[in-house]
Amino acid sequence: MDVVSPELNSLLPDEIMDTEAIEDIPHSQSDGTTVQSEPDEDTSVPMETDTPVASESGFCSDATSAAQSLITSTDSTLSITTTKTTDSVTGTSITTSGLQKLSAPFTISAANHQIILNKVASSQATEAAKSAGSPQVIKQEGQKLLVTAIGKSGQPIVLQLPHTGSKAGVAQTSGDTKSQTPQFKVVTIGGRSELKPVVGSSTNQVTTLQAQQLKTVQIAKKTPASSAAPIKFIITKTVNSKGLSPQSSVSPVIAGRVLTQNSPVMPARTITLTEPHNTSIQSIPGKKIAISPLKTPSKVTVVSVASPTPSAPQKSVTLPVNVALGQQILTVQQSTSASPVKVATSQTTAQNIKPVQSVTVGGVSGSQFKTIIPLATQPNVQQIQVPGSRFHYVRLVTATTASSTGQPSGPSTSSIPTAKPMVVSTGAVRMSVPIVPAQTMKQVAPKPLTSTAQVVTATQTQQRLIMPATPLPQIQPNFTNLPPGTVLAPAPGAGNVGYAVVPAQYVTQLQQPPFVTLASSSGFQASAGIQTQARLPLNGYCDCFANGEFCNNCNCNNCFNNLEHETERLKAIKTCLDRNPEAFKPKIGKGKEGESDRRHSKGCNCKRSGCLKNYCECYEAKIMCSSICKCIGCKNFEESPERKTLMHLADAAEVRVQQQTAAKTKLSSQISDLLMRTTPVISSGGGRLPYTFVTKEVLEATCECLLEQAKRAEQTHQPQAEAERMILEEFGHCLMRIISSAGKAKVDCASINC
DNA sequence: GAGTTTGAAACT
DNA sequence: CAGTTTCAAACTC
Repeated sequence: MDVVSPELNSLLPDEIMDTEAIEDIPHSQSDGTTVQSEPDEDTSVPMETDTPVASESGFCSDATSAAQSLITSTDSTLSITTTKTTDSVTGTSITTSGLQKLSAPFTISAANHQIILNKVASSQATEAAKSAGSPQVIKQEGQKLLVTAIGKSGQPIVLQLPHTGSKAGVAQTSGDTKSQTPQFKVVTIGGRSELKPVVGSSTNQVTTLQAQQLKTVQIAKKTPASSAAPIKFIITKTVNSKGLSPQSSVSPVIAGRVLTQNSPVMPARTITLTEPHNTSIQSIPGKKIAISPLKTPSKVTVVSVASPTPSAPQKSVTLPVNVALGQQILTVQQSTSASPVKVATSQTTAQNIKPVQSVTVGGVSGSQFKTIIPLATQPNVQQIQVPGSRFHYVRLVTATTASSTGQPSGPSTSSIPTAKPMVVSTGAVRMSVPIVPAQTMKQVAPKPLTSTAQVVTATQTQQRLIMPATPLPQIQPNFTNLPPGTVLAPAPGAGNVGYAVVPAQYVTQLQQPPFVTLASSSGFQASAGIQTQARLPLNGYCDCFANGEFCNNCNCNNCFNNLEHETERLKAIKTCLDRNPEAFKPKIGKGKEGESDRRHSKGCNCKRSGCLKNYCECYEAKIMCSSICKCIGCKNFEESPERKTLMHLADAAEVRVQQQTAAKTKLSSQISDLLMRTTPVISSGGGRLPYTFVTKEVLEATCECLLEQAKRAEQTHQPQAEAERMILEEFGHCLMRIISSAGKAKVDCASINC
């Protein structure tokens, strides 16, 4: 069975912005429940990367709603440890972030394509969230969320879920949506076009998923069929592991749904697979399960499976979940529903409390997709970096209430003491801010901060400015010492304030107001008062905007493409993406699969230029027109003589320019060298005088002196020889004066005046 | 630098 | 989907 795609990451950089459809996973379900696919009608929301979360009983049933769809879990206990693995081949660092002890519910905003791993402590807040759009309130109990990254091409991703240990005597049916059964939620982020959960036996055989207590949420990017390599997400579960447990008995009952969406910016698809009937299988302590790399036979991954908790033989069973990212294995220990689930790789077993989780997807160049989810107690900030996209986001999430259920943050968790409480609107406050070009974000790693701030540091050198996530004009803490890329989480109980550090390129726009008020959810809704987008200079005509950048030092008039009008800007972006989901994607991308050459994503439509002028986007990009171009009279093809001639001329011109540049450089170098060699060696003992001392004034003065001497000789009727002698003598005097002046480091014409 | 040409994007 | 409009960059003089 082809369960692993060798290409995993090739499609990520340019396309990770999209959270597109995942394949519907055919599951044979005993209860007859078929996997449902949500209509692909969700409104695309710009600059957002969803992190969908499924629940056992809820999912985005109203995926068509353009409004906010909030999925709120009130009882879920989530804990995923940030893990980081490194691809041994490419060195790509893939960080699998986890959710840390999320005693808090989480909220998914379908409209803004944000997952708010946040606390919604009160039902009112939930209701408020519901009222905000088309919410989904999910009661989750004992739910486990696994956020994993699909970031490496050619590497299989295997989630191996052993049987969960259910409570003795607890019979669960497929319709029991409030099952206490622990469940896995697998959140994948990446351009997976396929998701194939399979059930793996203890003998490492991978079979079709029959019955799992598994929930899979995948933020998959539906890549163009032409270029998207099939990526298969494999979720395996050890079933009927005779060697592990004689009690293995599988009750393949799956009650699940698959929420699919194809829009790049749609809310995430949710695959919910529940297994009401749980077996009491436990893993043998220390048992190692080898996960076949399948298509990567050279890679053999052995996963250490955690042993069940001895103290909880039945009700608290430690269940291993092994996630293999190629050679990377993510081992997940699942406890009972009442216990937090901690997901950790074998490499990072003691990172169960991280102030910030990081989800890294992609990794072609090691600097691709990173999502920072600070979740220690108040997961208010998500930093997302989208590979290939020029957008990177710091997602500022404000909890509706300061939940008392929040666990104390980890040792590395800190807050901003100066963050004052602020007026918090009902519902989550979200904000996405492009923070850094994709090329500059190299790595995101949790980093302790010496100050009071919780920090996620991206290895950036750009200057940044901190912005409050919510209107907070009165707060101006001193963040000058914060490192770049800092994301500050609000202090528990100190108000719902999140801070994001933005790159220097946006700082200039913030200099007028030190802190820019970022729209809250309510404010964002209210900001819809912008009548028409046409009134805004935020349109496709502006290259800055089209490039996903703020305007800076351009000639815009009445420009709204700045942080001061972030709300309008976001709305404009949303409008553009609604109109064209590809609006902010690079026009020049890879060609079809197998084609190495670049090509225009849409093709040009030139009519008069013959595609041989810079009017043509293909020609401008120095690529030839392709079959998708709709140009008329195209001459921008391989054998075109006009093109060859033009290229020849262009090359010749370029050569000339290079030659001229080289000549100028050489001349400049020579002049500089000459100046260096003629640098005066001024010393009391003499030395070579610089000719620079013989200025024009000096020469003129000297000449005047000589002429004056000549006049004297003439007036006194001196013989010519005597006249010459007098002149030479005067010249000698002049030279002496020049030398004297040079010795004093003075160039004073007056000193040699006669 | 002003005016013209051009084609992409928006708009209808 | 096609035609029109708007716009800014490219180009020409």
